[in-house]
Amino acid sequence: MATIREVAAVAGVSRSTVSLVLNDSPLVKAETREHVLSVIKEMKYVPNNNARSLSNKIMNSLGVIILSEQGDDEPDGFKRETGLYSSGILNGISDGLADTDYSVVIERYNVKKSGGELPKLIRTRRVDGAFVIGSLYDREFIDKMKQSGIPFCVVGVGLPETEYDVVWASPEEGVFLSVKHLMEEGHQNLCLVNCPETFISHEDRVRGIREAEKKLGLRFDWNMAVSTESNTGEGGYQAIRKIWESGYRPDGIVTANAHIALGIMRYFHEHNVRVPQDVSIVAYEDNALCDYAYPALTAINIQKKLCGIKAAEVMLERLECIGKPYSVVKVEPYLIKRNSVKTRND
Amino acid sequence: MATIREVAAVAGVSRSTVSLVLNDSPLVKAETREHVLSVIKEMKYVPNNNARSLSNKIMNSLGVIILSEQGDDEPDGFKRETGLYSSGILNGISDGLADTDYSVVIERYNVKKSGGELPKLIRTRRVDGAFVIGSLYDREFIDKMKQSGIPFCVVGVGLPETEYDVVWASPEEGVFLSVKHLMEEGHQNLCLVNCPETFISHEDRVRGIREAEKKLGLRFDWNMAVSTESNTGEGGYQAIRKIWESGYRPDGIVTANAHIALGIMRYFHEHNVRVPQDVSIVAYEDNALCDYAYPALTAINIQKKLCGIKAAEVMLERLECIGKPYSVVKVEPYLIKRNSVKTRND
DNA sequence: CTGAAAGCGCTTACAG
DNA sequence: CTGAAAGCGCTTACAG
Repeated sequence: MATIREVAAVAGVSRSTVSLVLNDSPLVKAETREHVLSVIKEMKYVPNNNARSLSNKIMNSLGVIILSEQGDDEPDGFKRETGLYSSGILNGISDGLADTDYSVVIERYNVKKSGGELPKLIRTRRVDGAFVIGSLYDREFIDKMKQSGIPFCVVGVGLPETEYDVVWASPEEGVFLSVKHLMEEGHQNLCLVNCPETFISHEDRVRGIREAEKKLGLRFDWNMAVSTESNTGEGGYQAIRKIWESGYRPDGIVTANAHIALGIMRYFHEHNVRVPQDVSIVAYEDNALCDYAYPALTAINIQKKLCGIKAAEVMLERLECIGKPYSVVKVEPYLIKRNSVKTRND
Repeated sequence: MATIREVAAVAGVSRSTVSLVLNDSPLVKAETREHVLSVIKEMKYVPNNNARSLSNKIMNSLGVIILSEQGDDEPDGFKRETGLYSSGILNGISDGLADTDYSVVIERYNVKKSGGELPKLIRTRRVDGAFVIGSLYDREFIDKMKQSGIPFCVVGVGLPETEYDVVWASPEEGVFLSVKHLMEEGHQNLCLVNCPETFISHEDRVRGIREAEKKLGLRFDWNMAVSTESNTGEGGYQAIRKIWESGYRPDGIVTANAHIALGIMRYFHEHNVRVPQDVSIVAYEDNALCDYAYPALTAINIQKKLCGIKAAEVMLERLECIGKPYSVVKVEPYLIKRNSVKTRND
């Protein structure tokens, strides 16, 4: 590998000059710059990032901390969670950073198992900033992250905060959109299968229903709001069983995610309830599961990739100006119609 | 941040000594080591990785190159591919490296769009080694990677080679296992819905059938082997349509992936063919889609996470001993029974 | 077993 | 606009 020294030698300038053109300094005459650049290209010179970082304290790396849960991807059947969630966001971040000099380094991190230690990425200060993906964090984690002094952006989930950057899609709006669609297609007797109460988004969804009551004139029977034990197919299956066995017969169901929706579908399959003829379903967090289900699930798409791209933008701005006020950018969810909602024409 | 200098000062030793204990050198007296270690802990000293790398040429980073395709995750419905593939492997790699000092940096890379340029990770020499995930590579890419001098390991797919390390699950074995299961459950009239012919695994699957002919006495009608246009639901749908419209009526179908299997299921749903009563299906690359399908798909699980873990091991060994012969480790696929295959008891 | 010294390849005031 | 020099925080022969 060529060094800056050699480049300087063949270009007939000092190392400083090469360094200045490398760093787009305005101090270099255009002519000189062009010349140096051509030599660099010719020699296929690429600066040593370690030397650079050592001297300027910029790592040129951004971390992605993927909050994971115990047994995240164990193959334990219908109950399992999947790694679907983070990949769209990760792709977005990666794409959003593709034209920069930042490399993206990932770390899976389990808040509960961490014993209070921050992710290695942060502790060893290998990154200039970090993205936090996933909802499995708590106050304490956030506090420690702040103490680290490394800027971070929470993406995909979370509540609007003012103590850090966040890019998210609001479950409240997702629920609202779901209800709106169901009502427009003539449904009146809705049911909400919410996530477990322990999740921060639980309340957010309840607000979505309230909004619909207010703005759309929804008449909602709160006995029709249930929470799952877990965000899984099994969770959805059991939740709808409770509803069904209690004798309730909603004509439209709003769910908290795709797995839950599929669990509900399974219950219906087994009990000869037809979707969408007898009951309609809207899923949340549209993904391949919705697409490939039968019937294909009408779903709220929360634009995960776009969330990632926006997060990259927010981070880049943050690094540009470390003291600027925190951003809260909302990414609008949209509804994608497939075949799990009975329409007025059906 | 404390530096090695300060640690040395409070420990009352020279910087070299601190460095030596940092690097587990046997040159340091046990007593001294303990003392230095305790000071390090107390001061919460963490070595500057850039300084370290600058001097010893070790990056302490491993790259994951995720081969992606144009429009990888565009939301264009039933035809789309998903990011499901790489995440299991990525998790495995990440876990396999969790107890080391390596950080893992990812880069999405499109061979076709690269214009012959290697991934930035490689060009800028930011990593000590790289994992290559995905089947979208060609001879030229491999050659260039080899020229870079950075060791790499192809994981998840590929053919046994001797010019680089590879960790993979053999589609041949997957097909063989599928056929074996179907035959054991009394199926005789099998159909293979293979991937597009352009994929390297296409031939491998054909070999799987041949093996079954030889070892299991399968009688296979080669008119019942079709290839999809793409590895998608749409691909599977169209492929089985061709078969069905030709009048063939297999009693068991072996597929090249889960999306294809689900496309086939959709065709059957629409044509009132019952799974598994009328025809059985075995999917490949078990994932959440199989689990949540209705009926849940019996599938070949290729242990992606394990592939990742093994790849991490292979890489660690490679870095330990750069000249050792290339490894080809096969990860055994296994069949997971769900409800898409009619059993003898049914 | 330990210390003094050179060197890794950059950046960045500072002089000119 | 350009060059000489110090410094970033480590590692690694080399002496001792």
